[in-house]
Amino acid sequence: MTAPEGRLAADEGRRRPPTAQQFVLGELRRAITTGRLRPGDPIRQESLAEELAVSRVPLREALKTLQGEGLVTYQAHRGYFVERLSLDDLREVYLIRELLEAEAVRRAVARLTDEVVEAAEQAQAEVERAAAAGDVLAMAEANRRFHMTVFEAAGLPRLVRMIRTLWDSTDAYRSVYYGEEANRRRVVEEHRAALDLLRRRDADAAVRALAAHRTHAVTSIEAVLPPP
Amino acid sequence: MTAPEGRLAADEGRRRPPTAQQFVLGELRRAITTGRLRPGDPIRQESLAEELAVSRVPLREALKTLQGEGLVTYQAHRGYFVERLSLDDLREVYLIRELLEAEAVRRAVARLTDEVVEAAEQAQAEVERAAAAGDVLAMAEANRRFHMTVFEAAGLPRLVRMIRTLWDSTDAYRSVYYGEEANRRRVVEEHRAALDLLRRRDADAAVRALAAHRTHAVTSIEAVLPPP
DNA sequence: CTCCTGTATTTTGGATCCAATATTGATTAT
DNA sequence: ATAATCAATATTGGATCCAAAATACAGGAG
Repeated sequence: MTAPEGRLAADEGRRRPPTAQQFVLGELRRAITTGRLRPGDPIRQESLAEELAVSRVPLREALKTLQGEGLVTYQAHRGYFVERLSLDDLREVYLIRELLEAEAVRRAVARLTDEVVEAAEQAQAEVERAAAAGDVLAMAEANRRFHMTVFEAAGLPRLVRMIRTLWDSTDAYRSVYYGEEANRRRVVEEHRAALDLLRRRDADAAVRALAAHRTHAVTSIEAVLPPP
Repeated sequence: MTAPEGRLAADEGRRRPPTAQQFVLGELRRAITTGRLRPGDPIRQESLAEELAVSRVPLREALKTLQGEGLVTYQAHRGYFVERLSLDDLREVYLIRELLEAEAVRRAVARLTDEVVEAAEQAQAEVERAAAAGDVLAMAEANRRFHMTVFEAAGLPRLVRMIRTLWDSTDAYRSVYYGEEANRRRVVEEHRAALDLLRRRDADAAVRALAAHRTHAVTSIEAVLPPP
Protein backbone atom coordinates (compact mmCIF):
# COMPACT_ATOMS: atom_id res chain seq x y z
CA MET A 1 0.00 0.00 0.00
CA THR A 2 1.55 3.26 -1.10
CA ALA A 3 1.29 6.27 1.18
CA PRO A 4 -0.80 8.90 -0.59
CA GLU A 5 -0.24 12.62 -0.39
CA GLY A 6 -3.15 13.13 1.94
CA ARG A 7 -2.45 14.69 5.30
CA LEU A 8 -5.88 16.01 6.08
CA ALA A 9 -6.11 13.72 9.06
CA ALA A 10 -6.89 15.93 12.03
CA ASP A 11 -5.94 13.28 14.54
CA GLU A 12 -3.39 13.10 17.27
CA GLY A 13 -0.31 15.19 17.00
CA ARG A 14 1.68 12.16 15.94
CA ARG A 15 3.77 12.65 12.86
CA ARG A 16 3.19 9.39 11.13
CA PRO A 17 2.31 8.18 7.68
CA PRO A 18 -1.47 7.90 7.61
CA THR A 19 -2.97 4.44 7.58
CA ALA A 20 -4.92 3.39 4.52
CA GLN A 21 -8.03 3.62 6.59
CA GLN A 22 -7.41 7.27 7.55
CA PHE A 23 -6.65 8.09 3.94
CA VAL A 24 -9.84 6.44 2.75
CA LEU A 25 -11.85 8.22 5.42
CA GLY A 26 -10.65 11.57 4.21
CA GLU A 27 -11.25 10.73 0.58
CA LEU A 28 -14.76 9.52 1.29
CA ARG A 29 -15.62 12.65 3.23
CA ARG A 30 -14.39 14.77 0.37
CA ALA A 31 -16.24 12.70 -2.19
CA ILE A 32 -19.47 13.14 -0.26
CA THR A 33 -19.09 16.81 0.58
CA THR A 34 -18.07 17.76 -2.92
CA GLY A 35 -20.97 15.85 -4.37
CA ARG A 36 -18.80 13.35 -6.18
CA LEU A 37 -20.80 10.76 -4.29
CA ARG A 38 -24.35 11.99 -4.16
CA PRO A 39 -27.07 11.44 -1.54
CA GLY A 40 -28.79 8.13 -2.14
CA ASP A 41 -25.90 6.63 -4.10
CA PRO A 42 -25.01 3.07 -3.17
CA ILE A 43 -21.36 2.61 -2.29
CA ARG A 44 -19.82 -0.25 -4.26
CA GLN A 45 -16.93 -1.47 -2.22
CA GLU A 46 -15.02 -3.36 -4.88
CA SER A 47 -14.82 -0.55 -7.40
CA LEU A 48 -14.26 2.15 -4.81
CA ALA A 49 -11.49 0.17 -3.16
CA GLU A 50 -9.83 -0.34 -6.51
CA GLU A 51 -10.15 3.35 -7.35
CA LEU A 52 -8.49 4.30 -4.05
CA ALA A 53 -5.93 1.54 -4.45
CA VAL A 54 -6.68 -0.15 -1.16
CA SER A 55 -8.40 -3.37 -0.21
CA ARG A 56 -11.98 -3.51 0.99
CA VAL A 57 -10.98 -3.97 4.63
CA PRO A 58 -9.86 -0.41 5.42
CA LEU A 59 -12.66 0.88 3.21
CA ARG A 60 -15.24 -0.95 5.25
CA GLU A 61 -13.81 0.32 8.52
CA ALA A 62 -13.89 3.87 7.22
CA LEU A 63 -17.51 3.35 6.20
CA LYS A 64 -18.33 2.19 9.71
CA THR A 65 -16.92 5.44 11.02
CA LEU A 66 -18.97 7.44 8.54
CA GLN A 67 -22.02 5.46 9.52
CA GLY A 68 -21.50 6.53 13.11
CA GLU A 69 -21.29 10.11 11.93
CA GLY A 70 -24.47 9.78 9.93
CA LEU A 71 -22.91 10.47 6.54
CA VAL A 72 -23.81 7.05 5.25
CA THR A 73 -26.45 4.50 6.14
CA TYR A 74 -26.00 0.79 6.25
CA GLN A 75 -28.21 -2.19 5.59
CA ALA A 76 -26.92 -5.65 6.36
CA HIS A 77 -26.14 -7.62 3.21
CA ARG A 78 -27.09 -4.65 1.05
CA GLY A 79 -24.29 -2.30 1.86
CA TYR A 80 -23.72 1.38 2.48
CA PHE A 81 -25.52 4.33 0.91
CA VAL A 82 -24.76 8.02 1.01
CA GLU A 83 -27.25 9.45 3.49
CA ARG A 84 -30.13 11.24 1.88
CA LEU A 85 -31.41 13.87 4.27
CA SER A 86 -35.09 14.54 4.20
CA LEU A 87 -36.41 17.96 5.04
CA ASP A 88 -37.36 16.68 8.46
CA ASP A 89 -33.88 15.29 8.97
CA LEU A 90 -32.30 18.57 8.01
CA ARG A 91 -34.53 20.53 10.37
CA GLU A 92 -33.80 18.07 13.13
CA VAL A 93 -30.06 18.40 12.71
CA TYR A 94 -30.34 22.15 12.91
CA LEU A 95 -32.59 21.94 15.96
CA ILE A 96 -30.02 19.79 17.75
CA ARG A 97 -27.26 22.13 16.68
CA GLU A 98 -29.25 24.98 18.16
CA LEU A 99 -29.42 23.21 21.51
CA LEU A 100 -25.75 22.29 21.62
CA GLU A 101 -24.23 25.37 20.05
CA ALA A 102 -26.19 27.77 22.25
CA GLU A 103 -24.65 26.15 25.30
CA ALA A 104 -21.22 26.08 23.72
CA VAL A 105 -21.38 29.78 22.90
CA ARG A 106 -22.55 30.72 26.38
CA ARG A 107 -19.72 28.82 27.96
CA ALA A 108 -17.25 30.16 25.44
CA VAL A 109 -18.21 33.76 26.11
CA ALA A 110 -17.85 33.20 29.83
CA ARG A 111 -14.22 32.19 29.44
CA LEU A 112 -13.27 33.97 26.26
CA THR A 113 -9.63 34.99 25.88
CA ASP A 114 -8.12 37.49 23.49
CA GLU A 115 -6.32 34.68 21.72
CA VAL A 116 -9.61 33.04 20.85
CA VAL A 117 -11.10 36.27 19.58
CA GLU A 118 -8.02 36.79 17.49
CA ALA A 119 -8.21 33.29 16.05
CA ALA A 120 -11.85 33.86 15.17
CA GLU A 121 -10.94 37.15 13.52
CA GLN A 122 -8.33 35.41 11.43
CA ALA A 123 -10.79 32.74 10.35
CA GLN A 124 -13.27 35.48 9.50
CA ALA A 125 -10.66 37.23 7.37
CA GLU A 126 -10.24 34.03 5.41
CA VAL A 127 -14.01 33.67 5.10
CA GLU A 128 -14.20 37.16 3.60
CA ARG A 129 -11.35 36.50 1.21
CA ALA A 130 -12.92 33.25 0.02
CA ALA A 131 -16.35 34.85 -0.23
CA ALA A 132 -15.01 37.60 -2.44
CA ALA A 133 -13.14 35.10 -4.59
CA GLY A 134 -16.19 32.85 -4.82
CA ASP A 135 -14.11 29.94 -3.56
CA VAL A 136 -16.88 27.79 -2.11
CA LEU A 137 -14.64 25.08 -0.69
CA ALA A 138 -12.26 27.49 1.04
CA MET A 139 -15.20 29.41 2.40
CA ALA A 140 -16.81 26.33 3.86
CA GLU A 141 -13.51 25.42 5.49
CA ALA A 142 -12.89 28.87 6.94
CA ASN A 143 -16.49 29.19 8.07
CA ARG A 144 -16.16 25.96 9.92
CA ARG A 145 -12.94 27.09 11.54
CA PHE A 146 -14.58 30.34 12.60
CA HIS A 147 -17.39 28.57 14.42
CA MET A 148 -15.31 25.75 15.84
CA THR A 149 -12.81 28.20 17.25
CA VAL A 150 -15.58 29.73 19.31
CA PHE A 151 -17.10 26.40 20.31
CA GLU A 152 -13.77 25.00 21.38
CA ALA A 153 -13.30 27.92 23.72
CA ALA A 154 -16.13 26.44 25.78
CA GLY A 155 -13.69 23.83 27.07
CA LEU A 156 -16.14 20.98 26.50
CA PRO A 157 -14.44 18.60 24.07
CA ARG A 158 -17.25 16.08 23.83
CA LEU A 159 -19.78 18.74 23.12
CA VAL A 160 -17.59 20.11 20.35
CA ARG A 161 -17.13 16.64 18.92
CA MET A 162 -20.87 16.16 18.70
CA ILE A 163 -21.36 19.54 17.08
CA ARG A 164 -18.65 18.71 14.58
CA THR A 165 -20.37 15.44 13.73
CA LEU A 166 -23.63 17.29 13.15
CA TRP A 167 -21.85 19.67 10.80
CA ASP A 168 -20.35 16.71 8.95
CA SER A 169 -23.74 15.16 8.43
CA THR A 170 -24.95 18.19 6.48
CA ASP A 171 -21.72 19.02 4.70
CA ALA A 172 -23.08 17.65 1.46
CA TYR A 173 -25.62 20.45 1.41
CA ARG A 174 -23.45 23.27 2.65
CA SER A 175 -21.62 23.75 -0.61
CA VAL A 176 -24.97 24.40 -2.22
CA TYR A 177 -25.56 27.23 0.21
CA TYR A 178 -22.23 28.89 -0.44
CA GLY A 179 -22.75 28.59 -4.15
CA GLU A 180 -25.05 31.62 -4.03
CA GLU A 181 -23.37 35.00 -4.06
CA ALA A 182 -26.08 36.54 -1.86
CA ASN A 183 -25.63 33.84 0.76
CA ARG A 184 -21.90 34.36 0.86
CA ARG A 185 -22.39 38.07 1.47
CA ARG A 186 -24.91 37.43 4.20
CA VAL A 187 -22.61 34.96 5.94
CA VAL A 188 -19.84 37.54 5.97
CA GLU A 189 -22.10 40.18 7.50
CA GLU A 190 -23.58 37.86 10.08
CA HIS A 191 -20.15 36.73 11.13
CA ARG A 192 -19.03 40.32 11.58
CA ALA A 193 -22.02 41.00 13.79
CA ALA A 194 -21.44 37.86 15.83
CA LEU A 195 -17.77 38.66 16.21
CA ASP A 196 -18.66 42.09 17.51
CA LEU A 197 -21.02 40.64 20.11
CA LEU A 198 -18.33 38.20 21.19
CA ARG A 199 -15.86 41.01 21.68
CA ARG A 200 -18.40 42.69 23.94
CA ARG A 201 -18.97 39.41 25.79
CA ASP A 202 -22.70 39.61 25.13
CA ALA A 203 -23.58 35.93 25.31
CA ASP A 204 -27.36 36.24 24.90
CA ALA A 205 -27.09 38.44 21.84
CA ALA A 206 -24.40 36.22 20.33
CA VAL A 207 -26.56 33.16 20.82
CA ARG A 208 -29.48 34.93 19.17
CA ALA A 209 -27.34 36.12 16.28
CA LEU A 210 -25.95 32.67 15.62
CA ALA A 211 -29.42 31.15 15.85
CA ALA A 212 -30.56 33.52 13.13
CA HIS A 213 -27.44 32.68 11.17
CA ARG A 214 -28.37 29.00 11.25
CA THR A 215 -32.00 29.68 10.41
CA HIS A 216 -30.98 31.54 7.28
CA ALA A 217 -28.80 28.65 6.23
CA VAL A 218 -31.43 25.97 6.78
CA THR A 219 -34.12 28.01 5.07
CA SER A 220 -31.93 28.53 2.08
CA ILE A 221 -30.93 24.89 1.87
CA GLU A 222 -34.53 23.75 2.24
CA ALA A 223 -35.39 25.70 -0.87
CA VAL A 224 -33.08 23.67 -3.07
CA LEU A 225 -33.73 20.25 -1.54
CA PRO A 226 -35.48 17.86 -3.89
CA PRO A 227 -39.15 17.45 -2.98
CA PRO A 228 -39.94 14.20 -1.13
CA MET B 1 -43.16 12.44 12.06
CA THR B 2 -42.26 9.09 13.44
CA ALA B 3 -40.51 8.14 10.22
CA PRO B 4 -42.43 5.12 9.02
CA GLU B 5 -39.57 4.25 6.72
CA GLY B 6 -37.15 4.60 9.63
CA ARG B 7 -33.86 4.87 7.83
CA LEU B 8 -32.10 5.47 11.08
CA ALA B 9 -33.37 2.32 12.69
CA ALA B 10 -30.84 -0.41 13.16
CA ASP B 11 -32.63 -3.42 11.83
CA GLU B 12 -35.18 -2.08 9.41
CA GLY B 13 -37.68 -4.50 10.90
CA ARG B 14 -36.35 -7.44 8.89
CA ARG B 15 -36.37 -10.77 10.64
CA ARG B 16 -32.96 -12.13 9.86
CA PRO B 17 -30.19 -14.07 11.55
CA PRO B 18 -27.77 -11.55 13.02
CA THR B 19 -24.42 -11.10 11.32
CA ALA B 20 -21.31 -11.94 13.29
CA GLN B 21 -20.61 -8.25 13.50
CA GLN B 22 -23.97 -7.48 15.12
CA PHE B 23 -23.48 -10.34 17.53
CA VAL B 24 -20.02 -9.12 18.47
CA LEU B 25 -21.31 -5.59 18.90
CA GLY B 26 -23.90 -6.76 21.40
CA GLU B 27 -21.41 -8.91 23.27
CA LEU B 28 -18.91 -6.09 23.51
CA ARG B 29 -21.51 -3.69 24.81
CA ARG B 30 -22.51 -6.20 27.44
CA ALA B 31 -18.91 -6.91 28.38
CA ILE B 32 -18.28 -3.21 28.89
CA THR B 33 -21.51 -2.39 30.70
CA THR B 34 -21.26 -5.36 33.02
CA GLY B 35 -17.69 -4.51 33.84
CA ARG B 36 -16.28 -7.67 32.31
CA LEU B 37 -14.12 -5.31 30.27
CA ARG B 38 -13.13 -2.48 32.52
CA PRO B 39 -12.36 1.17 31.73
CA GLY B 40 -8.79 1.51 30.58
CA ASP B 41 -8.44 -2.12 29.54
CA PRO B 42 -6.76 -2.69 26.19
CA ILE B 43 -8.80 -4.80 23.80
CA ARG B 44 -6.76 -7.67 22.42
CA GLN B 45 -8.33 -8.58 19.14
CA GLU B 46 -6.88 -12.03 18.70
CA SER B 47 -7.96 -13.46 22.03
CA LEU B 48 -11.29 -11.69 22.06
CA ALA B 49 -12.11 -12.88 18.55
CA GLU B 50 -11.23 -16.42 19.54
CA GLU B 51 -13.38 -16.18 22.64
CA LEU B 52 -16.34 -15.02 20.59
CA ALA B 53 -15.60 -17.57 17.88
CA VAL B 54 -15.33 -15.06 15.07
CA SER B 55 -12.45 -13.67 13.06
CA ARG B 56 -10.91 -10.30 13.75
CA VAL B 57 -12.66 -8.63 10.82
CA PRO B 58 -16.19 -8.36 12.26
CA LEU B 59 -14.65 -7.62 15.65
CA ARG B 60 -12.77 -4.65 14.26
CA GLU B 61 -15.84 -3.29 12.52
CA ALA B 62 -17.81 -3.56 15.74
CA LEU B 63 -15.03 -1.73 17.53
CA LYS B 64 -15.21 1.06 14.99
CA THR B 65 -18.88 1.43 15.80
CA LEU B 66 -18.16 1.55 19.51
CA GLN B 67 -15.46 4.10 18.87
CA GLY B 68 -18.04 6.30 17.20
CA GLU B 69 -20.24 5.90 20.23
CA GLY B 70 -17.42 6.81 22.57
CA LEU B 71 -17.35 3.50 24.42
CA VAL B 72 -13.84 2.75 23.27
CA THR B 73 -10.93 4.87 22.13
CA TYR B 74 -8.55 4.05 19.37
CA GLN B 75 -4.90 4.73 18.69
CA ALA B 76 -3.42 3.77 15.35
CA HIS B 77 -1.12 0.77 15.62
CA ARG B 78 -1.83 0.48 19.32
CA GLY B 79 -5.43 -0.63 19.22
CA TYR B 80 -8.63 -0.06 21.09
CA PHE B 81 -9.11 0.64 24.78
CA VAL B 82 -12.22 0.71 26.90
CA GLU B 83 -12.95 4.38 27.42
CA ARG B 84 -12.02 5.65 30.83
CA LEU B 85 -14.29 8.51 31.77
CA SER B 86 -12.80 11.24 33.88
CA LEU B 87 -14.95 13.18 36.27
CA ASP B 88 -15.02 16.03 33.79
CA ASP B 89 -16.07 13.67 31.01
CA LEU B 90 -18.88 12.32 33.13
CA ARG B 91 -20.14 15.79 33.99
CA GLU B 92 -19.92 16.81 30.36
CA VAL B 93 -21.97 13.84 29.23
CA TYR B 94 -24.63 14.68 31.75
CA LEU B 95 -24.60 18.33 30.74
CA ILE B 96 -25.18 17.37 27.11
CA ARG B 97 -27.88 14.96 28.14
CA GLU B 98 -29.54 17.79 30.02
CA LEU B 99 -29.61 19.92 26.88
CA LEU B 100 -30.94 17.19 24.62
CA GLU B 101 -33.31 15.44 26.98
CA ALA B 102 -34.97 18.66 28.10
CA GLU B 103 -35.93 19.37 24.51
CA ALA B 104 -37.01 15.79 23.94
CA VAL B 105 -39.27 15.86 27.00
CA ARG B 106 -40.83 19.16 26.03
CA ARG B 107 -41.64 17.89 22.56
CA ALA B 108 -42.83 14.60 23.95
CA VAL B 109 -45.23 16.24 26.37
CA ALA B 110 -46.62 18.38 23.58
CA ARG B 111 -47.65 15.33 21.58
CA LEU B 112 -48.06 12.75 24.30
CA THR B 113 -50.58 9.98 23.64
CA ASP B 114 -52.18 7.61 26.13
CA GLU B 115 -50.31 4.73 24.53
CA VAL B 116 -47.00 6.34 25.37
CA VAL B 117 -48.02 7.02 28.95
CA GLU B 118 -49.13 3.44 29.24
CA ALA B 119 -45.86 2.14 27.85
CA ALA B 120 -43.96 4.30 30.32
CA GLU B 121 -46.12 2.97 33.12
CA GLN B 122 -45.34 -0.58 32.11
CA ALA B 123 -41.63 0.14 32.02
CA GLN B 124 -41.93 1.75 35.44
CA ALA B 125 -43.69 -1.34 36.79
CA GLU B 126 -40.73 -3.39 35.63
CA VAL B 127 -38.33 -0.91 37.21
CA GLU B 128 -40.12 -1.30 40.53
CA ARG B 129 -40.13 -5.06 40.32
CA ALA B 130 -36.40 -5.15 39.53
CA ALA B 131 -35.63 -2.58 42.21
CA ALA B 132 -37.41 -4.67 44.82
CA ALA B 133 -35.64 -7.80 43.66
CA GLY B 134 -32.29 -6.03 43.59
CA ASP B 135 -31.81 -7.11 39.99
CA VAL B 136 -29.40 -4.42 38.84
CA LEU B 137 -29.23 -5.48 35.21
CA ALA B 138 -32.99 -5.73 34.76
CA MET B 139 -33.43 -2.42 36.50
CA ALA B 140 -30.95 -0.68 34.22
CA GLU B 141 -32.74 -2.13 31.21
CA ALA B 142 -36.21 -1.14 32.40
CA ASN B 143 -35.03 2.29 33.46
CA ARG B 144 -33.65 2.84 30.03
CA ARG B 145 -36.89 1.73 28.43
CA PHE B 146 -38.83 4.08 30.68
CA HIS B 147 -36.85 7.11 29.60
CA MET B 148 -36.49 6.17 25.95
CA THR B 149 -40.22 5.60 25.66
CA VAL B 150 -40.76 9.21 26.63
CA PHE B 151 -37.96 10.55 24.44
CA GLU B 152 -39.17 8.64 21.42
CA ALA B 153 -42.56 10.27 21.77
CA ALA B 154 -40.86 13.51 20.74
CA GLY B 155 -40.79 12.22 17.16
CA LEU B 156 -37.18 13.25 16.64
CA PRO B 157 -35.30 10.05 15.77
CA ARG B 158 -31.87 11.62 15.45
CA LEU B 159 -32.18 13.35 18.76
CA VAL B 160 -33.14 10.09 20.40
CA ARG B 161 -30.24 8.33 18.75
CA MET B 162 -27.81 10.85 20.17
CA ILE B 163 -29.32 10.58 23.62
CA ARG B 164 -29.07 6.82 23.41
CA THR B 165 -25.41 7.07 22.47
CA LEU B 166 -24.76 9.29 25.46
CA TRP B 167 -26.42 6.75 27.70
CA ASP B 168 -24.28 4.01 26.19
CA SER B 169 -21.14 5.92 26.94
CA THR B 170 -21.84 5.92 30.66
CA ASP B 171 -23.42 2.51 30.91
CA ALA B 172 -20.29 1.15 32.51
CA TYR B 173 -20.92 3.34 35.51
CA ARG B 174 -24.67 3.01 35.74
CA SER B 175 -24.61 -0.46 37.22
CA VAL B 176 -22.59 0.95 40.07
CA TYR B 177 -25.38 3.39 40.77
CA TYR B 178 -28.07 0.74 40.86
CA GLY B 179 -25.97 -1.38 43.13
CA GLU B 180 -27.01 0.79 46.07
CA GLU B 181 -30.35 -0.02 47.64
CA ALA B 182 -30.97 3.65 48.51
CA ASN B 183 -30.39 4.71 44.91
CA ARG B 184 -32.78 2.12 43.62
CA ARG B 185 -35.49 3.37 45.96
CA ARG B 186 -34.88 6.97 44.95
CA VAL B 187 -35.06 6.12 41.26
CA VAL B 188 -38.41 4.47 41.78
CA GLU B 189 -39.79 7.48 43.58
CA GLU B 190 -38.44 9.99 41.12
CA HIS B 191 -39.90 8.01 38.24
CA ARG B 192 -43.29 8.00 39.91
CA ALA B 193 -43.16 11.76 40.30
CA ALA B 194 -42.06 12.27 36.71
CA LEU B 195 -44.77 9.95 35.44
CA ASP B 196 -47.36 11.93 37.35
CA LEU B 197 -46.17 15.19 35.81
CA LEU B 198 -46.27 13.63 32.38
CA ARG B 199 -49.84 12.53 32.90
CA ARG B 200 -50.72 16.12 33.75
CA ARG B 201 -48.81 17.34 30.68
CA ASP B 202 -46.71 19.65 32.81
CA ALA B 203 -43.62 19.92 30.63
CA ASP B 204 -41.66 22.43 32.69
CA ALA B 205 -42.09 20.50 35.90
CA ALA B 206 -41.25 17.22 34.17
CA VAL B 207 -38.07 18.70 32.75
CA ARG B 208 -37.10 19.96 36.19
CA ALA B 209 -37.86 16.63 37.81
CA LEU B 210 -35.79 14.70 35.29
CA ALA B 211 -32.95 17.18 35.63
CA ALA B 212 -32.88 16.53 39.35
CA HIS B 213 -33.08 12.81 38.62
CA ARG B 214 -29.93 13.07 36.50
CA THR B 215 -28.16 15.23 39.03
CA HIS B 216 -28.70 12.65 41.73
CA ALA B 217 -27.28 9.97 39.50
CA VAL B 218 -24.19 11.89 38.49
CA THR B 219 -23.49 12.98 42.04
CA SER B 220 -23.74 9.45 43.27
CA ILE B 221 -21.53 8.09 40.51
CA GLU B 222 -18.95 10.81 41.08
CA ALA B 223 -18.57 9.62 44.63
CA VAL B 224 -17.38 6.20 43.61
CA LEU B 225 -15.20 7.22 40.68
CA PRO B 226 -11.51 6.67 41.28
CA PRO B 227 -9.68 9.93 41.95
CA PRO B 228 -7.60 11.26 39.06
C1' DC C 1 -48.50 -10.25 -21.18
C1' DT C 2 -47.81 -10.94 -16.23
C1' DC C 3 -46.24 -13.43 -12.63
C1' DC C 4 -43.69 -16.78 -10.66
C1' DT C 5 -39.49 -19.74 -10.32
C1' DG C 6 -35.06 -21.26 -10.62
C1' DT C 7 -30.39 -19.99 -11.98
C1' DA C 8 -26.38 -17.01 -12.92
C1' DT C 9 -24.09 -12.97 -11.53
C1' DT C 10 -22.97 -9.40 -8.47
C1' DT C 11 -22.06 -7.76 -3.96
C1' DT C 12 -21.35 -8.05 0.73
C1' DG C 13 -19.72 -10.82 5.09
C1' DG C 14 -16.07 -13.33 7.11
C1' DA C 15 -11.67 -16.12 7.53
C1' DT C 16 -6.99 -16.58 6.81
C1' DC C 17 -2.56 -15.11 5.65
C1' DC C 18 1.22 -11.78 5.36
C1' DA C 19 3.26 -7.15 6.32
C1' DA C 20 4.08 -3.20 9.26
C1' DT C 21 4.46 -1.40 13.74
C1' DA C 22 4.80 -1.53 18.60
C1' DT C 23 6.24 -3.77 22.79
C1' DT C 24 9.19 -6.63 25.48
C1' DG C 25 13.39 -8.39 27.11
C1' DA C 26 18.13 -9.33 26.98
C1' DT C 27 22.72 -7.39 26.45
C1' DT C 28 26.23 -4.09 26.83
C1' DA C 29 28.45 0.16 27.84
C1' DT C 30 28.62 3.94 31.02
C1' DA D 1 22.64 -0.17 39.03
C1' DT D 2 20.99 2.67 34.86
C1' DA D 3 20.37 3.77 30.37
C1' DA D 4 20.79 2.84 25.58
C1' DT D 5 20.60 -0.58 21.84
C1' DC D 6 19.03 -4.21 19.27
C1' DA D 7 16.98 -8.67 18.62
C1' DA D 8 12.69 -11.44 19.66
C1' DT D 9 7.88 -11.41 20.30
C1' DA D 10 3.27 -9.75 20.30
C1' DT D 11 -0.24 -7.02 18.15
C1' DT D 12 -2.37 -4.39 14.80
C1' DG D 13 -3.09 -3.08 9.62
C1' DG D 14 -4.11 -4.74 5.18
C1' DA D 15 -4.65 -8.04 1.17
C1' DT D 16 -6.54 -12.01 -0.65
C1' DC D 17 -9.57 -15.78 -0.78
C1' DC D 18 -13.90 -18.11 0.06
C1' DA D 19 -18.83 -18.22 1.71
C1' DA D 20 -23.40 -16.21 2.13
C1' DA D 21 -26.79 -13.26 0.63
C1' DA D 22 -29.00 -10.29 -2.58
C1' DT D 23 -29.91 -8.84 -7.20
C1' DA D 24 -30.53 -9.57 -12.11
C1' DC D 25 -32.05 -12.38 -15.59
C1' DA D 26 -34.00 -16.04 -18.42
C1' DG D 27 -37.58 -19.18 -19.19
C1' DG D 28 -41.96 -21.24 -18.48
C1' DA D 29 -46.83 -21.66 -16.57
C1' DG D 30 -51.06 -19.36 -16.12
